[in-house]
Amino acid sequence: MMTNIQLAASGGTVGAAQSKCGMCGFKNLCLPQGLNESEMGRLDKIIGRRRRVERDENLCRMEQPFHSLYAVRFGHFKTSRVNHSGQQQITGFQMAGELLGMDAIGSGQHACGVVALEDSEVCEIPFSRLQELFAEVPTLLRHFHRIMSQEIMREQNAMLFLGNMRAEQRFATFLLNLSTRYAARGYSPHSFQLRMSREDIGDYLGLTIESISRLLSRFRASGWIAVDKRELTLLDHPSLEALATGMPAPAAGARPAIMMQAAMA
Amino acid sequence: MMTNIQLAASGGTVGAAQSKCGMCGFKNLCLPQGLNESEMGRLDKIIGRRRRVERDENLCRMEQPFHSLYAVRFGHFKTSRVNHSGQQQITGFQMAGELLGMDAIGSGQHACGVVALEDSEVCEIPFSRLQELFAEVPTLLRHFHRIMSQEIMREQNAMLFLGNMRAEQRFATFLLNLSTRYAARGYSPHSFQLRMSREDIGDYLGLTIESISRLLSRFRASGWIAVDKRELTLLDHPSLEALATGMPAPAAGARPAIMMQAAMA
DNA sequence: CGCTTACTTGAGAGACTTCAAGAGTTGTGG
DNA sequence: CCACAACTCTTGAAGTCTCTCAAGTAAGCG
Repeated sequence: MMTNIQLAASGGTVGAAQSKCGMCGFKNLCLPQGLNESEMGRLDKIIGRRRRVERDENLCRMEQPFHSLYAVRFGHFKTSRVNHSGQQQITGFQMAGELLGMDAIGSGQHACGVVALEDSEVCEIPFSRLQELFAEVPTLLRHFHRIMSQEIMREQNAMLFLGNMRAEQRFATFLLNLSTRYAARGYSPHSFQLRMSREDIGDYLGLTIESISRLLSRFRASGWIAVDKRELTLLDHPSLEALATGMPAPAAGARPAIMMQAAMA
Repeated sequence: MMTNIQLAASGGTVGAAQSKCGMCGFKNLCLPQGLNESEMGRLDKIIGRRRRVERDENLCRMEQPFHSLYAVRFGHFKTSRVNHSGQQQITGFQMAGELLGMDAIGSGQHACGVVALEDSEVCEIPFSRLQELFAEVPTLLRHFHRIMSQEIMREQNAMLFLGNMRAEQRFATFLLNLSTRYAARGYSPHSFQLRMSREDIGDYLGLTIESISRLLSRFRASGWIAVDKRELTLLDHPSLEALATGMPAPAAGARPAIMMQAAMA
């Protein structure tokens, strides 16, 4: 099996050059999307450092002052908020190429805590320097607005399933979303590892750990998935999509929920 | 009772000048926040027109191409998304000074439909011209980023109550949020009109219309609120806050949920 | 090997929904 | 200006989904 570090290097050579945007396998999913060579070079200059984050380590905590955005280089993260009663709501799971910390721009302090789900690495992007660069590289600014807007859509999609989907529908949507995102990164859309615990999934989908466990069992019993610990295989994509879209039967001709999955992140 | 038009003019004189940002009573809640006279003048120039939207009229529909953001001048709006099964999720209620359409920047088409809850007016802000202005007015750009970030926080707060609050808690949070926002606009935080139907509230909070109706009855029976049709009075702020924060008793010393209300929008 | 952590499964309870009926309000046309 | 229709809201009763509580299994780690 490939290690995380190998995954991060996919498409690029190993070495010092690897830490440049132009050499990164995920540049087309990330901030430098659409930039030319020279613009990418300027972006490289402001990226402070590649920072390692160990499994279960906090990249940042709620209410910490905001200085930088972070782009995931490899590994996985969860972002979560805790309310007054101590209940945790996970606001998302982030993987390579995705941007962290945009919730903090408005208030100057992080609204979410960010924790690594496995040994991971991020690119630290000092926001003040990024702002300076916006003035010089309009392409970058426009793409940044797209990313922030997509983040809004992503959260709205979460509202959609939290607000009016049943447990099965939420869970199917979640699995298909992961599948879509792995596909976009060149990995198998049918077989992947769940990097988060059952509890994390529950805290994301507004369900309990027991419900998640039962859903996994039921989906497996129905032949839709195979599960071995955190190793997951989607065996019946069409049925899962029918479930996610709220169609009663997994019949042929069911419209796939592309848009939702793409933006749910 | 004041009409909407009178409300919109609050703090300004009536006439042609009224349609300028500098004359608008909500400039400090809206896009021009923090701009000086001359910068505000440049913003004025790009604002296409003040557009009237009648009650129940669509300001824009889902999947329509995106050209402009809209700032609410007066009145109220709801934004909603409909999923494949035809269920509606209301993603928010907007009032004077709030910005609409940021979800559409990423994809170039509106992810939400926007409907006026009463006769209202918006300022249309062509996004391409706004982008041009960003290059000339850095203050505007920085504030725009703050607004988008706050929108992300707002949606995350919605995730928070949809994901792990009980019906009473959600509803109390909702009422306090309205209260806070009216207060910020100079209106009474204790007494206001619900501009949306019970069904709309339900579609926002992930509950049914019957549940909302029962909640209103129960809150009234508990002496926390008074309701007459859509006219609402908050009689016991501390108890509502205790409920919203998840405290068991409405005892003294309960920490108010300021941050949540402020950003929930 | 024993401890801790992560997960699974069952049974009962509770919260909210669904279904149903009725009351109140608003709007419209004669 | 009234009568009727349409819509919104309220309330009750039954049902269902998910949670809570509880126990047990499996895996990881010292």
